[in-house]
This record gives sequence, C-alpha cells and structure tokens, in this order.
Amino acid sequence: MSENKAPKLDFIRTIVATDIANDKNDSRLVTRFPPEPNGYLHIGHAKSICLNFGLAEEYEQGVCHLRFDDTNPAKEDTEYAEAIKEDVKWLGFDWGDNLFYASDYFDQLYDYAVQLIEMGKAYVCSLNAEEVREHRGTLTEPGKDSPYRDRTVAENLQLFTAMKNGEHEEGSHVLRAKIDMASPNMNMRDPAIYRIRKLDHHRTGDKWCIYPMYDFTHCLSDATERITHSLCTLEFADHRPLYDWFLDVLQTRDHPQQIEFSRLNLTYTVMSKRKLMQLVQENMVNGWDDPRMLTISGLRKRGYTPASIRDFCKIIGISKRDSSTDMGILENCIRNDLNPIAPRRMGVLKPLKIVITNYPEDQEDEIICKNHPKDEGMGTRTVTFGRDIWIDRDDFMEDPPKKFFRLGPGREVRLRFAYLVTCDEYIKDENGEVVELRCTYDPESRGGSAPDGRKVKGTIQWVSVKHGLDCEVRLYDRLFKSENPEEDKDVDFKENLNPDSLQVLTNCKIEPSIANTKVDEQIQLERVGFFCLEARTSTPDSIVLNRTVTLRDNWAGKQGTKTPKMNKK
RNA sequence: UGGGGCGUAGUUCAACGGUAGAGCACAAGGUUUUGAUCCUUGGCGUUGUAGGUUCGAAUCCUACCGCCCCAGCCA
Repeated sequence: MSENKAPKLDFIRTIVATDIANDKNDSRLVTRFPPEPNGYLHIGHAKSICLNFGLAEEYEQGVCHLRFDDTNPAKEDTEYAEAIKEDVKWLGFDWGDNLFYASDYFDQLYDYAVQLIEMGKAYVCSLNAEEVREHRGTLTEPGKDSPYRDRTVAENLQLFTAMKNGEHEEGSHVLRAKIDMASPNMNMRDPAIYRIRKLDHHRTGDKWCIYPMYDFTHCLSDATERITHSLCTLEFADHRPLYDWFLDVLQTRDHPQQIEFSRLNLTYTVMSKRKLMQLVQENMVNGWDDPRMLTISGLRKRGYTPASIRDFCKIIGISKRDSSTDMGILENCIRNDLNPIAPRRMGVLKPLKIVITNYPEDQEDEIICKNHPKDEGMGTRTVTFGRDIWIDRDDFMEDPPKKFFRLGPGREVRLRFAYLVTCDEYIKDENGEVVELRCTYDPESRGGSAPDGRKVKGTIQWVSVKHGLDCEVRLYDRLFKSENPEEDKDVDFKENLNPDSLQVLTNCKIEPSIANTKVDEQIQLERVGFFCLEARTSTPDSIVLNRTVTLRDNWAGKQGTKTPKMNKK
C-alpha cells in the first residue's frame, strides 16, 4: 500500500481541493454516481464509482449520492437497479441515505419545463423525428428554425399540457429548448427536453406519458441534490454549455460544476454496455456475470476482490487522455491482493500417476504443510502421502531441456513438503502417450531436504491417489484474442472472440482440505494460480473451482512455448 | 472543411517557467522446498512537429500535424 507516499492529486482532485480551500460551495463536497439502470455495471463504471465515492471519502464533509438516471422507460428496469446497488455495495461504498432516482423529480422537472415555456425559452415542436433531423443542419452547416418555434406561450402551455395528458401520439410533438439553431455546438440547436412515450415506467408506473431527456434531467437533478462536482466522461464535454444553460436560465440555487475525464478502456475486451448486452443475448457468454465478462458481477464470480478493483482504479489514475489500459495491470492487482492472504493448497489440473516403487504398499505418511510460505500465522495442515501419487502432466517431459527443473527420465525432483523422488521409467499406452511414471523415493528426505545436502532445484505439487478428491476446474482466459477487438470497423467485434476463453477441466485432483473452502474464500493452488469456488455449481461432494488468475510465470515467457497467458506480452 | 477534447518512457499517470519522474511492463542479479512472492540494480524519452518569447520552455505564444467525441424524440 502506498498510503504514505506523497499523494499526487489528479486534475479533478486538484480542482476539488482548490474549491474547498477557497470555501466554494460553503466547503461542501457532494458528488454522485449516476448510472442508468439499463444494464450491469462493469469495470469502467468502477472507475467512476471509485472516483465519486472515493473523493467523498477523502474529505470529512464529503458525500456521494447514488442516483439512477431513469428517464427512459423503454430501456430501464428494476432488475438492473437492484443489481447496481448490490455491485456498488460489494465494491465497498456506502451511499447512506442518499439513494435517489431522477424519476423522483418528474413533478419538479415538469414544473421547470413549464417555467421555461413561460419564459419563452421552450416550445412545443410538431415536426416529426425525420423533419427535426433535417432542420438540425450538419456539423458544418447551421440548422433551420422549426416552423413551430414562434408559437405563443399560451399555445405552448396548452400543447404541453395536452402532451402530458396523453392527448397526443408518440412522436407527434416534442418540447424543445429555444436556444440557437445556428450554434456550432449541435447540442445547443434547440435540443428536445421532453418526448412522448406511452410506456410504463419501472417506478412511476403509468403516471407519465411524457419523459424528460437526459440533458434537462441531469443538470437539474444535480442542482436539486446540491451536487458540487458533477463528474462525467469526455463525450459529455459538448453538453456542458447546455448543462449550464438550463441552470442559468432557471436560476437554480446551486450550479454544480461539470468536469469530464476519460473513460476506461482495457485491452482484450469491450466495454460498451450495448456490446456486453449483445454477448449475453447471443449466448457468447453465460450471462452478465460470466467470469470472463469485465462486469462487476463477472469479476466477483471470477474471484476478484473489491480491494483489488479499488486498487486498480487507484493505479490507473484520472486524466483526459484517450487511453487503453493493459489487462495485465488488473491481473497484477488481484495477485497483489491475494498473494499475502490466500492459503496455499495443492492440486493437479492434468493428473499423471506416479508409483513410488520402493514405498511400501500400505504405508502412509502424514505430511505437515505450511498454509503460507511467509506467514506462519496462517498455520499448517496435514496431507497424506502414499505410494500412488498424482502429479501434473506438464511436470514431466520425456526429453526435457537442461533447464527444465522438473521430472524427466533419471531426474530427481522434490514433492512439495514430502520427499525427493527420482523417475526411473515411464509407461506409455498404445497411442504413445505417457500414462504412468515409476519412481523411487529417498526415505531419508522426509520433509523435502536430503540428508547429504544435495541440491534439488525443482519442487512440484502432488496429490495422493487414495486421498485426493476429484474436482472440476474452469480456466478462464481473455475473452478476445485481439488487443483491440473494435479496432477494425469493418469486422464485427465478435469475430475476435477467443474460442479458448473458457476451458473446463473435469478430471482434476485436489487435496481433501479444499472441500472446506468457503464461498468468497480464495485459495492458491501452489504453482498453478488463485482459485475460488464456483458458487452456483460447487457442492462439498462435487467441487468446482474457478481460476481467478494464474501465477506470474517468467519461465513461460522465456521459453515462448507455453500457452499464452493473459499477462504475456 | 463547424465545434469540443487530447498529444510527456512500451503503457497508465506526474511534473504547471528552473537539470523530465513514479507504478506497471521489460532486463540483469540475489533469496526461496511455489520457475510464485520478496529484495537489489538497470536502461528506456530530440515532452506530436516547426517557429517564437525568455538567462532558462513539457510548461507561455503562433502555425501546422495526428488521434478521439458531437448531426437520438439514448444516457
């Protein structure tokens, strides 16, 4: 933890610190996280959550609201809102009493709209959607005024009321702000502020058939909640003049400051809700919480901890540059978090049987194993050793290179915490595949060190054939095979899906103590990676493990021969 | 070709007029009964380009170049 290091403030924190020092907003600090409940939260939202809630935590007077931006009944649902609350909580943040919905403000927003009309700053436009588009002009040409732009206040009021009362069809009218059709900023060309939608809203039911637009709703919700700093992503920078316009014209008591920062991009994945939704709906993944998804719920299922995600958000920082963060950084964060706290266990993913020929048939050994190599406080456990042992297939090579520190014909290796064994022969089946090793052990090497002091470089994990448990292990890899799946506009991003992103191993062997692992508890399988229980599928009788992340493997990189890992570059 | 935003090591970010730094990545050592962890050490940049102001510029000015965003009755 770098808590004590000189805190380098990002540009937003610098602004906030300055504002507080200058007693702006009476030194209040109120931020908000404003998700639309139309999908699940992902790691990009985590960045925003950590910024908004994190900032509030950094100041004694700081407060962060959770506000649902639920102004579009066609897309939103309570299911999403509930999932979002759970995710924010899980990340470790607390909105206290400050849970709001933009829909809570519908009455007030309606009044504001009426005020705008009365001021002559808004009008009901009866152009259809296509006509509106034609009147809007282009990036380089100014728009044309709507023929309805000069309706009288009385007429506008009457029409708007009729809209509210459901007397008009969807699409027949829209309430627009009267600003400037020639503005170089498209957002200022008389933007729509209310549209007719004869749809039930997940919270207000059938009370409304007109719904306010984002630009109108957001700034006024912020002002109503007395938000001081309204943080959003870069694409809203062009909306800021409009944000300010509404608040200025309506002379709200408070005028929050909108500040934009760049959104998070990660290599080997996609971040847009629309695309994530597509993966879910087309069954390319198993739901929003598929461990390969970079959703909060997916990461949770994968075994990521809230602390690791918060650490990640801290490390990547805040700026206004378009950037793409290496997936390896995220992985590094979870390794760092888990390494000191995850108890070590032994497991074999691809079992290969070895028979220790000079070990008595019915003999057993109770081997004491440390739960953590550096933390004595984590205690020990006992694992039973016997004549028949599983080791990992990858830990044997028929014709190993010199620097292969594991098993090969005539080579000696240490079975972790147990004995030194030497491979005398290997047995192949009719397909030429190695199916069993015959080894001899050094009875004097109990615990793993030789009495004569000879050095044995390699140590491998093992599981007793008699005592080990069967287990299913799910290995996850990056969801996409290309660093930027969206790079080529002519290629559907789904073409870049990694076909091997999920590998299910059903014949794994694990030491019995793993049966006691609890949901939400991470373990490290030594030399393999960090794992957690597959909460939905795993039972004490039929264990299923999810691999959170591999251990770092410098050797694989040097060899260039092993299967690529997510962190390989 | 209108408007807005952004260009600093491989990457993510600092430095806000005074010899360009950090994390991650990378490389080389050491420790190690996990090829993990941990500890040392190392290099990495014509600060997008070209001018200008200044004793001094990543920082200020000018021009140019490149990338991103905006023409939903989405957020």
